[in-house]
Parts: sequence; C-alpha cells; structure tokens
Amino acid sequence: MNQQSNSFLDGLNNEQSNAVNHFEGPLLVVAGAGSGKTRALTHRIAHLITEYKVDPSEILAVTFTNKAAREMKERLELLLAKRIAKYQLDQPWSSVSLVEQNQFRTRIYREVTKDLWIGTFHALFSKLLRFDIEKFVDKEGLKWTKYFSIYDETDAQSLIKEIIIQDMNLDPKRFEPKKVRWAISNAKNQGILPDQFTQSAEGQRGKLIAQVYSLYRKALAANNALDFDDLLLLPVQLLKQNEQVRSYWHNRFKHLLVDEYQDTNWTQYELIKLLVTNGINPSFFSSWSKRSVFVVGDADQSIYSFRAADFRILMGFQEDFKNKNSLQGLSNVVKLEENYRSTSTILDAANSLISNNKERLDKVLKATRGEGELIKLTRCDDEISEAEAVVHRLRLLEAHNKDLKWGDIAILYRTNAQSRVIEESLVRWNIPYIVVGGLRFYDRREVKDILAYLRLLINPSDSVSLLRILNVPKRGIGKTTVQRFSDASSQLGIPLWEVVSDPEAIRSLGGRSAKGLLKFKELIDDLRLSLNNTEPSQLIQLVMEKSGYISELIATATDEAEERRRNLQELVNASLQYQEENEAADLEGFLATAALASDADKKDTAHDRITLMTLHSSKGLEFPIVCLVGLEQGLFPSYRSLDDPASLEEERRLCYVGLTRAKERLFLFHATERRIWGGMREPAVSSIFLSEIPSELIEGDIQLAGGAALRRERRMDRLTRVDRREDQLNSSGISKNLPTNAVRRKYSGPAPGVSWEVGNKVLHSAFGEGEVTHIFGSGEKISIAIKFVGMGPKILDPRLAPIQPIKDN
DNA sequence: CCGAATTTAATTTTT
DNA sequence: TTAAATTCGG
Repeated sequence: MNQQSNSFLDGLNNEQSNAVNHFEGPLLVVAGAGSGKTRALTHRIAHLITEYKVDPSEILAVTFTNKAAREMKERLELLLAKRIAKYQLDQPWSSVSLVEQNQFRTRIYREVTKDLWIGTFHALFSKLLRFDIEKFVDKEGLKWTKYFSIYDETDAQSLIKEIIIQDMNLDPKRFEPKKVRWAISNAKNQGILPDQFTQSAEGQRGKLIAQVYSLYRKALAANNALDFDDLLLLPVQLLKQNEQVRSYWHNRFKHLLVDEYQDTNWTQYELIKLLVTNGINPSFFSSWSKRSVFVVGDADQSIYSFRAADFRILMGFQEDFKNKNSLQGLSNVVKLEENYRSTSTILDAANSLISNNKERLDKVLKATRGEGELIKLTRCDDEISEAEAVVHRLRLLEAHNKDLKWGDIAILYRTNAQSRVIEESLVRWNIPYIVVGGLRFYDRREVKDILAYLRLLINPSDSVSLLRILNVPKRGIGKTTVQRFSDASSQLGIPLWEVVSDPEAIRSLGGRSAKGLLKFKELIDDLRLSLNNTEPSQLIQLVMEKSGYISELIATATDEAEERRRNLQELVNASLQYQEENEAADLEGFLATAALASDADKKDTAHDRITLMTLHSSKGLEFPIVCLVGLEQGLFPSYRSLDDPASLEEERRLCYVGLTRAKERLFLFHATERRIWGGMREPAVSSIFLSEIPSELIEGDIQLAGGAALRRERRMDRLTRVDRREDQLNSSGISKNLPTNAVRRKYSGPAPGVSWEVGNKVLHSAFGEGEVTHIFGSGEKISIAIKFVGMGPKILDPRLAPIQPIKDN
C-alpha cells in the first residue's frame, strides 16, 4: 500500500481498510468488541474529507454518548493535524513544536471539525429542531418555538402525575406516574402518536393511558417543552410533513455514520431513513451517487432494549438498504472479527458465554493476543466482604506491579446502588476512585433550581420550571397559593407565569403571599432585562445572586450548604467551558447541553483513579484490569429477567460486554448473602453466567500472595457456613456447572457481627500490623484496643476503622 | 396557611 | 440509606 497517499488506510487490516475506504452506498460494519471500530469510524471520516473531498458540513455522525462524540472529534483533529504537519513540514508529529501542534489543531478545528455534526441522536436532533421547529405544526395544532425547554425524566413524570391527579382524577396509586410515563415513552420510541395509541389501546386501563398520553402531549406543547423522546419523534414528524425541510437536510447530509447501531430504536431508524432516502422507501432508493449510510454495530452488545432499542434493526440493515448500484459480488457488509483488546482466555470466556443466546448472528471473536492469565473467581460471604475482597485484590496487584496505575482498573456492577459498599472499602484503604454515573451533576437539586430559573427566563411558558422555583428560596408562597394559581392557569388556558405575574391576580390574594409573589415577579422581570446582552456564565451568576439563592446557602452555614455552593460554582465553570467550546454560545445551547449531558460524559483524565461504574456505562471502554462484582442470580442477571428468556439474553449480552472490557486480567466476585436495603440479609445463589464460562478458564482465589500480613482466614464458624451454602447450591440446580475450585473465604471487613477476641491479629491500612489487647463494650457499642507494631496502642471502632483480621500462624 | 418534623416506601440499566 | 409523602405545630 502506498504510504504517502493513503495514510488513513495505513496499519489497518483488510476488513478495516474496506470499511474506511467505503465511499458510496450503504454499508453495514459488524464490529465485535475490541475490533477497532472506533478507529474505523474516525479514519473513515478523515478519509472521506481528504481523499473523496467531502465537505465536512455534509457529514453527520451519530455516537452513543456525548463523550464518544467529543473523543471522536479530538481524534479526528489529531489525525488531520498530523497529516498537514507531514505535508507542510515533512516532519513526524512528535518533532513538531507544541506551539505549532496547536496551530495545526486550531486550523483543523476552523476548517473541519467545527462544521461536522457529531453527537448523540438527541443532541443532533435537538440542534436540528432549534433551526426548524417553528415550521412544524402537529395535526392537533400543537406548536413549539425554538426556545423550547427539554424536560428530563423527573420533569416528565411530575407533569404526568399532575395530569393523572388533576385532569383525570385518577388514583396515582393505581396509575403510577412512572409506569404510565414508561408506556408513553415506549409508544413515542416506536413512532406511535396519541391517536394511533388510542386506536390500539386495549381495555379501560389502556384507554385511560392513551388519554393521559394525549393530555401529556398537549401539556408539553403548552409549556413549550419537549421530553427526550420528542427530540427524536418531532423531527420524524417534521421531516415527514414538510418536504422543503426534509429536502434541505437530505441534501445537506450526504454521508451518515451511526455507531452502536444495535442500540437504535424505531424512531431513530425512521430518522436515518428520512435523511438518507428523503422519504423514499429504502428498497427502491438508488441515488447513491456521492452519498452513503454507514452503520457500525454488534448485535451481541445490544443492551438498551429497556430504552426501546431493537437489535433487529441492525440485523435488517442489509435488507433495508439494498445497494442496487453495487457491483455483483460486492457485499454491503464488512465484518470485523479480530479482537485486538483481550487475552484469548478472556475472549474464550466471552465467546462461550454468549453462545448460550439463541437470538444472534453467529460470530466469534478471534484472538490476536496471547493466552494471558486465568480468570479469578472469588466467593464472599456478603457484599461487605465482597468489597473488601475487591480491595484486597487491588492491593495485591499494586504490590506486585510497580507500573500499575489505578486508572488501569475498573470495577463494574449491575446496579448503581452497589457502588456504595465498594466506595466505603476504597475510602478505608485510601485508594483513589471515581464513580461514573449515578446521579448526574445536572440532577443535583441546587443545579436544577438554577437551571429552572434560566429556563423560565427564556421560556415563560415553562410552568414546570416556574413551579420548581416559585418558592425557592423561600418567599412565603405556600401550597395553597400555588394550587390556586395553577387552577386558574389551567382553567383560563394561559401559562402559569402570566397568572402569577398579573398584578391584579396578586392583589386579589391579599396580604401574606402577595408580597412574595410580587418580589418574584420583579426578580424575573429584572433578570430578563439582562437576557439578551449577557453571556450564559454571567447570567447564571446574576440568577444565583439576585434570587437570594447564594445568600441563603451562606446563611445556612452547614457542610451540606457549603457543598451546594461549590456545586453552583461548578455550574458556572461548566458554562464557561461551554462558552469556550462554542463560538456562538447562547443560553439555549447551554441549557440543551445541560439537559442532554450524562454523568458518563464528564472528562475523566484521571489516570490515578480506579473507575467505578455500571456495566451499561462501560460500553465502548476498555481497561487492563476489570473486576466484575455481584454475580448472583437476581442481581446479575436481574430478578426481572429471570422468568423472561428475551430479557435474560439481554442480561447475558450485558455480561458479555462486561467481560470484553478487560484487556489483561479479569476478576469475578459474588457473595452468598446480600443486604438488599438497610439490613435484611438475603441468601444469594451464584449467577448462571458463571456456569457458562468454561471452568478451565477460571481459578478460585487460592493463592494468597503479599506476605503473611494479608494471609488470613477465619476458621470460626466457617464449616457450618460452607455446609449451608452447599445445600443452597444443590437445591438451586446449578451447582454442578460451577467451577469447583473457587475457594470460600471470608473477607471480614469491619462488618457488623464480626466477633473480636483479645489476641486477634489485625492489619490496619495506615498503622500496619497489630494485636487486639482489650475489648470494650459489645454489640453496637463495641470498641477495641490494638497495639500496633512500632507504636503505642490505639482504641478504634472496629466497624469504622480500616482493619482486617489476619489469621495467626 | 406555611414550614418543619416524622413516617413511609422503595432500588435496573440511561439519552 | 434516601427521597417523597403525610402529619403536626406555629
């Protein structure tokens, strides 16, 4: 291959090269885990621009997260900057000065990446809606303006709850807002509108939900707001309805690239079709000249069906988009099956596991690397022991490998709630970590409050935001007053803001709350004066100060208030960063970014921290070392999937995703008892997935390297425990497939219920080895005195102190 | 009529 | 353990 002219094909294997080199027509890239698909995507974009002279503004690339979008832009920038450096200076990138490197990158940003549309479906189509939403009118006459608010799941649910109770007089216990919201969301993600939903609704309950749907949509329009699903559904409606708009975007975006295609839903699929074929049935579409649709995915990694994703869309791609122009024998599918990431041991385990799924295209990941180490399985007594076992493992790894960075390690779990126990252990042992996911930064109460002010400023129809902040900080406006006004608002059919800000209405109230309302109205009017000539970051500060929010936090003077204040400072920083990254930074844009940001998006340049996250958030990432915890029936796989084969297969895919994140080492953990919430201990049976990994690939946690200090075993009541577990396993019917050499060990962290005796040897994370000399009190009020080697005795609370018992031998 | 205090219910995964 | 719902005091 000619190195000079085709640098973006360099170093690629045949299949990758075929993918990157693809120009016109549809192409499906079936990309197994770790097969270099991100590379194929970025290289293809670079290739399209440099070799096929495609204008960057004609490219639309869909990623699964904002983070992936940002990374793709960065990689692309680097790729292209290196290329022009080579042309202009004929120097390898590493010998180009930093100043010049930055000049090249800036130039690439101006000429290329700025014009590229790269982002999630939601981000891209909310951007499209900012342009064209005012050209859309719903069949029922519903309209929106470009200042629309984006409602998150909480906002959406509270609106639905309002409708269920106020408008429909239904019992929210029987019609749980959450479930109703879910049903509506599902409909929206399949492109079903209220009228069609009503027609196909079954039973009284179905009919009522259909009615909620219809009212909900009207309410959204009245608030000039869209939920996440609308960000996709409205563009579909708009593009179907308005030929001019459709043609414009069809002609603009000549090349579509979609990553993680297995996790698209029918609405997203519809969007792709509309843009690619301009509304023509794809089977009859033939104008592929200088146009392409390029999708990348792996059906085995489809893990978002709860969000209405359907991997049959991926499976149907070749049928949907037949390339009539392609030469005979030229297939429109490329398969990337060579895995460059993991050891063959890890791949064998993953392949074996996933082969238990019925519904899949046959595909096997081929290893390109060595065998590596065996997978280690550790069985623990409960979730606290499990956390301690994980930490113990990490400390061993650290002790044995000087080059190890904490950033090389990920701890993965099924549910966010599992992180807490692990965090506690990590804190005890002073290991730095970062939790990805869970509550988003933008979901914090104080942040949402300030954002609600901003939303109300630009979108006066937004009653949900208004209700949120009307009495925050406290202005003496109580429940009854609010109720009165929102009744008036819905009866008169005018936005709540107009009622609340009407001096007549306020005066009619008299006395107490009138004062607060008037103050509020003046505040909003005042802030609106700054709206058009103030940048987002300054506006945020204005809101925080003038609303009295900050002074209230200062007055409160608790640690919690201090934390909130820091978060708000962080919000200002986020807006400053947004302004830096976007030339035309406006408040609408910032609010959209905030609404669509996920916690997984935040930059984690932390090479010195262990990453904790759910299996879902780990999609697309890789780590040299992966610990997967909580492998128990009912937890992983989730109890909701146990009696549904299709869901169980999805859980298995999730497990497959987890295993294939690991490059070098994989550690699996499960407990035999687990507290669900608070205190109830429940027996746990090991996950069926463990029995689906060949036992010769797994070894039990026998070896206890790391010296006598870490060699410990609590013999007490161990035998009885083992017996009990054995019975459990036998009755569960899966024990025979379990790898039998998993050694049962107890990792006694400072768990309640650990019995301490004088003479016990312990290891403390800071003080080292010691021996228990006294025990004071018992039960909840226990404390123990420990004499540490080389220092005096310390009195500690064994339930809090970072100590572990050591077996004395 | 407002705001604080107490009780009660709830945990899958996320744009 | 936490967040929301309900009750109670001013």
